[in-house]
Amino acid sequence: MWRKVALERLRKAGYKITPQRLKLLDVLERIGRSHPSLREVHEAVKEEFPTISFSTLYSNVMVLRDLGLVELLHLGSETRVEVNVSPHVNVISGRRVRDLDDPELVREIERKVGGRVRFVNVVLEDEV
Amino acid sequence: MWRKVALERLRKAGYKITPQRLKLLDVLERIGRSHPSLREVHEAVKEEFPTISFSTLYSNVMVLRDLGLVELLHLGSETRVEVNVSPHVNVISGRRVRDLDDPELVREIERKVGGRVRFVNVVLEDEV
DNA sequence: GAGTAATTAGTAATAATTTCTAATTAGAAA
DNA sequence: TTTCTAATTAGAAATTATTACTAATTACTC
Ligand SMILES: [Mn+2]
Ligand SMILES: [Mn+2]
Ligand SMILES: [Zn+2]
Ligand SMILES: [Zn+2]
Repeated sequence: MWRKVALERLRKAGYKITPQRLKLLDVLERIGRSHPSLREVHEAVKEEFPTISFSTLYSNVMVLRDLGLVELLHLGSETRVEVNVSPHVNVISGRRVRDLDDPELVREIERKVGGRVRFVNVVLEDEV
Repeated sequence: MWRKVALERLRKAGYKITPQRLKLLDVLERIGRSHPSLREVHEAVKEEFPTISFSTLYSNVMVLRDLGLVELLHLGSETRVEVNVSPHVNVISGRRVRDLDDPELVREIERKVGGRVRFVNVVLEDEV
């Protein structure tokens, strides 16, 4: 679903559909929900398209961001790709990030903080 | 208050009380609540202690972190210092971060995500 | 006051991001 | 189908922030 929307939006915006871009969409459709780092995305794309450079991957992720198809999160020392662009809760424990889609919670937080929420990043204590 | 606790804990842990460390405590007592970046902390300390190196500042912030006196947040491309180490909500709009101390909200989130919360970083949409 | 381990500050190394550009190519036009 | 060209790619360089290293200095113990 995400991939289909992304492809359509790329076309509509006049971007060329290159093999590199198609693989990137495949990979994000598959592993995007894990909030992968840019380097993890690159590794995953390389498995199916071994010659793609980080440079190309990077610039294409920026294109997706400009089109509103992904957001970028900074976590630890790395940039993570967020494919779930609707306001939601990211539950972060160590390097793991999982989505909690809870519109009611988001609405309550918006009420309390007085602003439109983009993301709520809940950082958990490291497990003992 | 924070400064006093910090000084005491440094002493108890056997760290030497250097002028550089004292100025860092002063500065964090004063501007810590604004979640300053490491470079902002360095700039602020330099105003009162112009010869302090970033290196020294950095290593002293790491000492404070090891003692549980500060936490570090990654925001955009910079590392921010958090002096409020109790679980709370950081309301982030652009480069601004303000604290929302709302134990009830934190407890509700803990219940929903099933884990001990360290921080809740609420990222707001950029103002129009 | 002397001795010493911790600390400082300057520099180097690392790591991730971002920029740049010559060669290639997707897709429109002929 | 072939030609044309602006967009794209890939490699390398530049930038930026962090982290590591080390010789000289210093806070504290005795
Ligand atoms: Mn870090
Ligand atoms: Mn960034
Ligand atoms: Zn998410
Ligand atoms: Zn805070």
